[in-house]
Order: sequence, then C-alpha cells, then structure tokens
Amino acid sequence: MKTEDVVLGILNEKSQTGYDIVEKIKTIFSHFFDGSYGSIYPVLHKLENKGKVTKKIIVQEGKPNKNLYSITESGREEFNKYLRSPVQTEVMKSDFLMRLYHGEYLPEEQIKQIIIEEINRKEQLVEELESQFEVWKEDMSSYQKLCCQIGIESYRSEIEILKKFQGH
Amino acid sequence: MKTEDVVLGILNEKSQTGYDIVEKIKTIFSHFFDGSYGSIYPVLHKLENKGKVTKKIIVQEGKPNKNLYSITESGREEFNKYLRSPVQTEVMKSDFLMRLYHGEYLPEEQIKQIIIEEINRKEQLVEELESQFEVWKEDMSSYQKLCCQIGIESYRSEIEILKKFQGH
DNA sequence: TTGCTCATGTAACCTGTTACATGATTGG
DNA sequence: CCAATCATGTAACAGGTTACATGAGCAA
Repeated sequence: MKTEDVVLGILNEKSQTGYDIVEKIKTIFSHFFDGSYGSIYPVLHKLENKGKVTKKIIVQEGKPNKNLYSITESGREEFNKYLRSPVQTEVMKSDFLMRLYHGEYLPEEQIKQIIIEEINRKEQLVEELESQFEVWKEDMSSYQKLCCQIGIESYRSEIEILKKFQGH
Repeated sequence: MKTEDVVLGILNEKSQTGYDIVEKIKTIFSHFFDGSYGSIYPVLHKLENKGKVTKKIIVQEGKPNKNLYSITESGREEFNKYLRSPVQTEVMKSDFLMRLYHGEYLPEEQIKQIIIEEINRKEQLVEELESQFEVWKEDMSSYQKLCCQIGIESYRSEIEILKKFQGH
C-alpha cells in the first residue's frame, strides 16, 4: 500500500484539499494508516505531475486559498489497479511491547506505570475513534463503517488483554 | 524507538551476530517490530563506529566467518537512556483495512475472499508465534514471555473480531 | 494576547527497502 | 539435484519526519 494509492482512494470518494485529506487520515484512518502534511503535500504534487489528479485553486476571503484536488480517469485506473493487487501484510510497531520485553531492567513500579499508561492511551484512542465515527458515519458506506467498528473493537480487546495481564 | 536501541537491547541480553539479531526480530519480535539484513547490518556498523558495540571475528570451517557483536558500557548507558525515555505511540499500517474501507468498489465475493485470507494469515501468524514461543521460552524472562503471550492473544482477538463481522 | 483553526509548502535529514553479490554445507 | 541454511555486505532508490516559513481570523 503506497501513500499515493491512499490519497487516490480518498479523492475517489470526492474532491478535497490536502488539508482535508490529512484530517481524514488523522481521524478515521488513524488506526490503520498514518500521514502528515510533510508526506501528503509532496504526494499530491507528484500525482498532479503524473496526471492522476487535477488542481483547482479556490480563492477565499479571510482564509488562505485552497487547492481542491480531483481524481482523473487515469487516477481512477491506478486506484482500481491497487484495489485488485495482492493485500500486503499488516505492519505493527509497538514501543510499548519493546519496553515490556525488557521489563526486567526496570523497577517493577515503573513497568506497572507503563502498562497503566498504555491502557489509558488506548482508552483515549477508542474514545476518539468512537466520537469521530459519530461525526462521519452519515456519509459512510457500510464497509467504511465496518472498518471503524473493527478499529473500535480491536482497541477494546487490546485494553482487555492488558487489564487481564496487569499484576502478572 | 530507534532500530539502534532495539539492536542494543538484543545485544544487552547476550553477544550475538547480525544474523542472530535478524532471526530474533523475524520470530519473537515479529508482532511488534520489523527489521531485515538491509537495515540491521548498517546499524551494527554505525553502533561500532560510535563505540556502542565491539566486534569479534569468529573463524569457522565450512561456514562463513561470524561477526560476534557485544555491547559496551557506553552502549548499555544508551540503552538505559532509551528504557527511561517516554513510550512512543504504537503505529499500525493495515493494507487489509484499507481494502475493506474501499469495499464498495469491489464485488462482494472478492471482499469476502479478502476477509477469509486475512483470517488465514492471522491464524498462520498465531501458529508461528506459538511455536516460536515454545522454542525460546526456556531462555525467556517472565516479561519476555508476557510480551509473546500478549501477541498471541492479540492475534486471537483479531481473528474473533473478523469472524464476527464475516457475512456483515 | 495567547493559542487554535485554516491552509500551503519545502529543505535537510534520516531511515528503510530492494536487489544484487558471494559461497560452502546440509537435508530431503 | 534442488532448496534451504548459514553469513555478510552494499548501492541505488524510495520514502518519511522534523522543522521551518507564512499569515489571517477568531475565541477565551
């Protein structure tokens, strides 16, 4: 899964600005993808050069101008090629589990604290995802809703697992 | 979490070769970290230049020579600094959830197939992790075992969630 | 008046992936 | 005889992060 395909997928739904795309990634994609301005803006320029998207400048008053991007026919083809390509394995990077692995080199109190913090962090994430789901769900397809629900349930399971192992 | 810290952590347990380090990462770290020869060998050279590890060449017959790396006092200090630094949030990249999100643009049969494949993939992963756990557990601390058990349970929960949502 | 939201962008840096190169031994 | 295991390494490429730059409006 390339960032280019992710951006094409978002623009395939509707025309949007780079700012909108990053917002969507940071909210409803947060549990399975990551992107920032530093990665999304360059990708949009690249896609424009390749003719996969077109840009329309929208002049605004009292606010900065917007670059509204739309997917082209060539972009749709590329996106469909992606959709039919083999699914890549999931990648997980967990600093939390790395700390836990080396737990014997830290005082027990500190490990307990790290576990508590991880539970809190995940409870925060599940709350955010749930509230974002409420915001977006009217405009979501059943598959998109499913995707959010899986995220919510995954976080909840993780929290349960950590609570179960809390206190050895 | 930098790859340098991960390598120092592995060498903190005992002196090992680059090959051993990659093997460990590919087996018992597989559910929370990723690394390959192309990333680990350069990191070892870098750590050696910085004086965080030392290299001892072991001549073997019938096999290529080994470079056995050991952590230095300076390396231990660096690793302990890492252990006491703030825990970074987990990062997840899931091509599977990206496909599911765009499910409406694929025939229903294909989505069902993608879900089945993801369940199979995760069942494969949980089996591998369990068998690796059996191989390594004699030499593992209770925290290291906990780390594996969390991985196994996480995969199982994910499988349950997918099965629950299978067929909408 | 402080900080947030909207809105775009880039340059320097760091890091990782892929593909290549080498080569003997061992197991099925 | 073929594939896997052991064992190291690099060069070219691709990619992302961080920090910076700009700037108006608005709410507390």
